[in-house]
Amino acid sequence: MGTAPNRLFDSKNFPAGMGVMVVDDDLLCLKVVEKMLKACKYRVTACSTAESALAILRTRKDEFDIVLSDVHMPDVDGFKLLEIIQFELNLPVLMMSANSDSSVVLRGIIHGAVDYLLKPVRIEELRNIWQHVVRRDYSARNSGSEDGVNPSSPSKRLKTSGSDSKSEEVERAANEAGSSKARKKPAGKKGAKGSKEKEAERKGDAIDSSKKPRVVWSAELHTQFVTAVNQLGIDKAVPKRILDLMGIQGLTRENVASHLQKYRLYLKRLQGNDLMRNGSNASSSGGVSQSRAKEQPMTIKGKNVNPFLDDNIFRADDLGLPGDLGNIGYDASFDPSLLAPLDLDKVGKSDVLGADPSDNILNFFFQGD
DNA sequence: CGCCTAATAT
DNA sequence: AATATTAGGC
Repeated sequence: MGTAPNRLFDSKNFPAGMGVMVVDDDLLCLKVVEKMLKACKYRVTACSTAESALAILRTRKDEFDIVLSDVHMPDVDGFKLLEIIQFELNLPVLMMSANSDSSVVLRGIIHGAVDYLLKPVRIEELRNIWQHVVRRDYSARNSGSEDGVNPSSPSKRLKTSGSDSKSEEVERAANEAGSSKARKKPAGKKGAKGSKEKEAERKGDAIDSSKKPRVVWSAELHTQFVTAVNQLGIDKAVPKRILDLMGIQGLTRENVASHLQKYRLYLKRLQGNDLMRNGSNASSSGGVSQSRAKEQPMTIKGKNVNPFLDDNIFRADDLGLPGDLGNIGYDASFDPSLLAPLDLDKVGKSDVLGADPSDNILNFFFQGD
């Protein structure tokens, strides 16, 4: 913590000077993107291999705020790099690729990329990447834990119901007693007890009504969940192991199981969309039924669309992915205007702040319908 | 048993 | 709709 972990908000003209690492084995492409990024006033470091990028990042992590990486690269490819960065450094990673195969796009985002840009990347998209940094930093503050390097902070507590807390920090009655047994009526429930639970409630006083608060899967909690799942591999991800990896106190295996069930359902739904080409993740033979997938059109927020035609930018929330996997900037409670914008004379104000926040302000987790 | 998953309940 | 709880199956 000694070294300015978040130099982000110190800078008076923030987006300008933001540290960006670009990785692409295609030198031409690398150069082009680098130039565009510099035109956006970012502080850019370009690498042609994941290895070199990693070496630099590991050494000077504090100097970077975000990483842009191509997907297809020899040796260590973008996904691997993403994985390493995600677990080792805590930087947002944005993927780039000319491959519009949705399975690849989804894979990138599911694995934790904050966004996915299709090549050729346009400068308009790069002008907005700072939003990922802002959002991550902002939400990190609100949720306390984590200041970067330590992937395992012991101070994880389950925040149950009650507050979404924007900037609120009050509240928090002591919930959850250290050890609550008296629940669970599993085996041997033979004796038909009279069950006078109703009896106990009235004027007396707190009848120990342990209203176990429901777990609320905040974006942050969900992120930890996904991280754990990915770490284990989707095939080996089971409640117990996920729970262990998450290390959230108060969270139960049942909680995780429930969420996992929903998560799987959601993943299955995703696969129902575009052809699931790519043999990368052959589902295991063993466990879950792997029945067919219905052929349905790609649908975003209820409407059938072809995302490849509209715009070559993919947003996680447009794809109906879990919130924290990719909401772009524009947290309603955060006012970007507080930050000095780029050199607007050069880049154009509308491009910086006017990138229709309306369509990415939504925050949907598992959108069904 | 413990744990997993699908189904069902809240 | 999101979570919790139950019911069976290894």
